[in-house]
Amino acid sequence: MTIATRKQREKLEMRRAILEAAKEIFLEKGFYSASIRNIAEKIEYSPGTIYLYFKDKNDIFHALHEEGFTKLLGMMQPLQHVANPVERLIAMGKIYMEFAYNNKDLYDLMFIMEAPIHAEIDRDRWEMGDKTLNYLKEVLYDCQQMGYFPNKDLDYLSFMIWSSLHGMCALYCRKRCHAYEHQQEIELLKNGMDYFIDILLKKL
Amino acid sequence: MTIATRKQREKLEMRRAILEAAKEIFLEKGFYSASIRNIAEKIEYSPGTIYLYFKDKNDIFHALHEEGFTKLLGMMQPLQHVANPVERLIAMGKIYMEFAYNNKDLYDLMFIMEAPIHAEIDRDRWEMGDKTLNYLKEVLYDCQQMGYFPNKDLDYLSFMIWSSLHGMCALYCRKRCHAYEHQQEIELLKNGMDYFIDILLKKL
DNA sequence: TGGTGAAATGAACAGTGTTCATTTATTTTG
DNA sequence: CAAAATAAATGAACACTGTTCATTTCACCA
Repeated sequence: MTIATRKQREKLEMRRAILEAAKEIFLEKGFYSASIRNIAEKIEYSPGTIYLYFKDKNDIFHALHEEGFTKLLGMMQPLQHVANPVERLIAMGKIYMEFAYNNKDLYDLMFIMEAPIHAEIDRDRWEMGDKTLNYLKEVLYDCQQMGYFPNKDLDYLSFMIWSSLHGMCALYCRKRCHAYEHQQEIELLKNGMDYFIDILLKKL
Repeated sequence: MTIATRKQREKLEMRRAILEAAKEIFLEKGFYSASIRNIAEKIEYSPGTIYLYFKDKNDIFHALHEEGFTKLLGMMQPLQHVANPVERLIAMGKIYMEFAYNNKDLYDLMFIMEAPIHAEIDRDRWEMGDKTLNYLKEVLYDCQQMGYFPNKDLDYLSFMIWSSLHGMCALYCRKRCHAYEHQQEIELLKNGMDYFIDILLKKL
């Protein structure tokens, strides 16, 4: 084991440590309220050090963004064993919402936070997002082979379906469910989901 | 015209001036990047002055929040002349989306921005939001009288419908439509909407 | 005109992201 | 092993943030 490889490993470990600390603090205080100094303090290094491993605050954000997609994709792995495409679609939706509910802030970071999606620059980084979206489109394609969603364009259809789930998750994440004073958030999500599946699968 | 009334009027004018300046700056730089000093500079007063008219930055946010709802409700006024509840529902959805598309940042402020919805404290302020939501529920109730959406709870149903529209608008506002590289945003919104209406109104 | 109360000020406080000259630690070389 | 070279970490400094408050300014009334 050469010195170079150890150094390389240590550099990666440091990156990891920063990311772990950043995740905790982002998810605790939100992107804007979390400070580099907070993160530095958590890993017991000086603020300047962080800039040796990340270009800036947004760069840390992006790294976590990608981690989120990896996690979501991971949760969707078991779907490949669901033979029926319609069942697969429903299961996919439930996993998506479950992910949002259990990883509120990670979801926020991935799909809501304004921070830094500088369109052109980041196009290459969107691999994971693309993968997820393509997976949805594939499932929908399979559904169409079974007679569901006839004559629907896959782009528009997937957008509409994704949006509907996202809408519920986003209203939840950003506390707009409080508009329903007497309903519990989780019940809104559960039943909203069921209602949506309901109308989506009504055959002509 | 007494002095007291003039003073009162001037106080209101000042409030207005701050709100106008704040709106421009919020919508230009976003809530977090806009600074009190920016706003103060725009109206040519010192930063401290603003705190004589608003409790804090969030308080300004809230005032604008309410303005947004007033505007949206205003746009929905013509709906009362649409007799058929289903048509009214569809028209309502289109107005909602149009509002989001043409007032992106105001929409963002009303439905997405994290800023400061401190549940308990603001419950009284949600009048406008409540009004809008209740209007949706009323329309849905009328639809049910015509046989649509049988056996559906109005809370869950309205949440699901609102979410679906909001999802599209939110993905648009926060630039997640870029995931569809080859589709124009407006086409995604238009067709996403049409598809949703389509599945929503399929009769059993 | 002088006094009073309201309005506006701007310095001060504790925080922010980021940079960079300096210091410290480690590795390589002589 | 000591010295030179390289790499890593530091923390002070800069220009900014929201917010407070003692001080000043000023329009009003007696």
